[in-house]
Amino acid sequence: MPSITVENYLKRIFLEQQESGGEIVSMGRVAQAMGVVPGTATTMVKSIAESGWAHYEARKGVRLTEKGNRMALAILRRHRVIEVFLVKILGFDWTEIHEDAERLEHAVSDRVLKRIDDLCDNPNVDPHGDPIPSATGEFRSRPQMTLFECPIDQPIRIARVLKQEPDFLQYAEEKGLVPGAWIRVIERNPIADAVTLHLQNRGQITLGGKVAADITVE
Amino acid sequence: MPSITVENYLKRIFLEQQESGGEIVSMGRVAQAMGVVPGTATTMVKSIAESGWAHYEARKGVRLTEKGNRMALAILRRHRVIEVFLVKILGFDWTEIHEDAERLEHAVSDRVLKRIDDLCDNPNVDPHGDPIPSATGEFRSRPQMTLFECPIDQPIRIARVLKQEPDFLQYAEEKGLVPGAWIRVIERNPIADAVTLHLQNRGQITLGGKVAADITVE
DNA sequence: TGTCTGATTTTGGTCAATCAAAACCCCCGC
DNA sequence: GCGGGGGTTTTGATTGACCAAAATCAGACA
Repeated sequence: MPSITVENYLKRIFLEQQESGGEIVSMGRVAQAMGVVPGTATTMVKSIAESGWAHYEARKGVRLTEKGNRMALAILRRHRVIEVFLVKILGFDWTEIHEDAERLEHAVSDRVLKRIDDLCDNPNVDPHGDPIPSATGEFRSRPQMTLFECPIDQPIRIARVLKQEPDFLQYAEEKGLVPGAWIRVIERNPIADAVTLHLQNRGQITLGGKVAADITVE
Repeated sequence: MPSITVENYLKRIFLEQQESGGEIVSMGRVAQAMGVVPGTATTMVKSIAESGWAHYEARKGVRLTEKGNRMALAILRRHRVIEVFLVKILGFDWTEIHEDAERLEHAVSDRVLKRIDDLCDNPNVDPHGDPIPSATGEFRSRPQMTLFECPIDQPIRIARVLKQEPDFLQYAEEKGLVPGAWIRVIERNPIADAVTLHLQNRGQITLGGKVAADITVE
């Protein structure tokens, strides 16, 4: 029922909401996430609210309704199942699938998704390590920390790589910085805005704060 | 990069052109095929022509350019490869895949199509028996025969009705003897100058030679 | 408490795709 | 050769998605 554009707004708003622990999401943030000018975000969100997908509070922000949440989860599910399909069945590298999943998620019907899901053995995480909402809309996200918050000098496992830029993912892949990999944070230097970590038999690397904040571990 | 809408126009125009043996396609026909009002077809076709996909002659019709042809073939290829995928890999019935293919064809990138094509063993016909254009744009439209020359007792599809007499067309329409309809030739009797055919759940009829020679099938 | 600044909303405009209905043109039959 | 009629084009309007820039508001800070 929602247009492709609205689907993207719903997904984005949902993810931003998650990111900020359920807080109301500002228009600036929506605009940023959608890559549009703030005025556009305002008008779109207002119309989305009018269709019952979200609550909109002027000069505060937006928060999905129950209905909007369900819809967003369905879209997220499509996206992530497709990502698994692209990697597991079509043999793509997990670093290069985002774009395609982004387009396909708006074109697969429920029946097709069901078959693809079965074909992939009903996965519950995508190739980035992100959890896949169930068909009935359940969505558990285990407590995760960024590389900034996690304990130092302890073996921990990479849960998710939030960054989507292909060249960063490429780099991450090269370094073995992938979901599931075991690492150890050696040093964290807030002044230098740097986090140094040790990767299993791959030596160690130092990341800037911007990147470190986009990698979560569990 | 054509929009989804333009892609559909290109595909439709291409198919209509095929159907009528390369003739110029009237606006009425485009409108009909696209399910829009004639005025819409006119404006869209004009803009398509302006982008170099087609030649448009006012009050005559439209014909694809070389570039438009290539584009149309690429779209047709996507559509048909996806149809094979839906049947062969996902296990759908060939009668229920059109809708989904119609939506997916605008969302698969070249790289994804390539992998899907390989996964399906590079088919060259789709589940309806329609030929799939090659990746390089070659397209062997299936040879057409009259009802006099075609194989007997095999499902074949009506390609063109050459006869133009209104009362015959009326009759043909009534009987479901229209382009695209699936039939089976039951018997051919040269002495009696008659061809008997079976129409999908419309029973069977017998035509004289003069008429039979003016209907082509593939 | 008043002001300033940055985020947000409004306003006015564009582009793509569509429809309804009026205007138009061309060919066919008389 | 003239007039109709049917297909085609135009015109005017709408809807969705967007931008630029002006207007507005709210919270911070003095």
